[in-house]
Amino acid sequence: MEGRCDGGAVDEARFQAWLNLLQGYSVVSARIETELEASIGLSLPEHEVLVRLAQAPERKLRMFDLASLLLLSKSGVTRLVDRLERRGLVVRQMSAEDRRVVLAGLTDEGLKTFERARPVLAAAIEQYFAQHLADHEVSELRAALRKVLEGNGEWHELRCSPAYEQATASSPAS
Amino acid sequence: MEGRCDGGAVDEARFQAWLNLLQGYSVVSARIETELEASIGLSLPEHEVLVRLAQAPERKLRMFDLASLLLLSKSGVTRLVDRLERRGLVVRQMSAEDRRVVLAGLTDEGLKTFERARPVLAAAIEQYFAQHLADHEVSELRAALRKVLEGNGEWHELRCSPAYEQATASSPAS
DNA sequence: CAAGATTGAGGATTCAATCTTT
DNA sequence: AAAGATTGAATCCTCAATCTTG
Repeated sequence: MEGRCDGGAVDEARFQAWLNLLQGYSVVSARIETELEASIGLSLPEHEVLVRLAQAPERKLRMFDLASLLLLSKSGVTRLVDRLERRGLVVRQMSAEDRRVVLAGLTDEGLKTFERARPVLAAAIEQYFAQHLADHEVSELRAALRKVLEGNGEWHELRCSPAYEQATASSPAS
Repeated sequence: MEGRCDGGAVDEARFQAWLNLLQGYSVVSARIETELEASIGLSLPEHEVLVRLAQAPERKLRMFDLASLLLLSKSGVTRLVDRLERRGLVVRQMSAEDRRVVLAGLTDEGLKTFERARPVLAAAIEQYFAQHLADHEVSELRAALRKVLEGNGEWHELRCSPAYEQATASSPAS
């Protein structure tokens, strides 16, 4: 039991990295959420629903897919969408093909809120997170976290290319 | 309205890094917590209490300090310590000098549990986190997260050597 | 029966108010 | 009055059970 701290320098470094991940997430997410809540009235999970829906093919996703993207339980998503629907940011639609499926769709109001949140979030990310890092550090951090996610089978590509803005038709501009 | 996604490649990279931090934390902490819960019966916050107390000078900390270390509200710590005390892993002690203060101390049972948790946690960290990273990536990740924490004024050195037993204090309490 | 979604019960956390000590 | 800690009310999340559809 001697050498309580260096049972292995490598192990120790990894443990520290893990603790930093824990704390880094806690601190940054708390600050950013406070900003977002104050300015737009959205919690972080609520906002992420808007993000995911805004990026989805028809701005719609099945509850099930939303749950796996958000890493939330199915019932958690049910209630999260309940709240957003009550506020008019999201609508539920039954699927025509499979009537077990419920689709959550972004409303125009929801899209507007998402657009309004974007600069606020960008500023908060800059202030509490990115500002403290050089560009290469941002890249390294991102790459490392991506590897971890891939290794855990939880990497979901977040595409930006509007390759699927197909006939969505509503044309609210950005 | 074209180029919705690259309002700036740099901004986009930072947003992605932020999303990866969000997801990376969620995935890794969920897996690790499941392991720890199954093997030892401790949640992540419960475990962190034991870690912090084990590293503290006399294996004691004020509730207040525990709260800031854990980034938890004061009431959150009160209830967290309640649970641990009920299980015999922690004891509350009144401070002799300042009777407003309550100290949370690690019991022998708590120390034993902490020791039992250590290898389990190390294995889980390896499996769900460190295994997917090269040593240099671990270092980079850790350094970047540390910078972020420092930038937010939330960096707490996690020391292993009990080198700071200075007369903690009867400094003026205002 | 399996898959998708919802509901009810219980746990954990937070804010605001309260209590005690300085 | 201020600091440290606790309590009560409210919120959010999860697990297990349930309901509906394939």
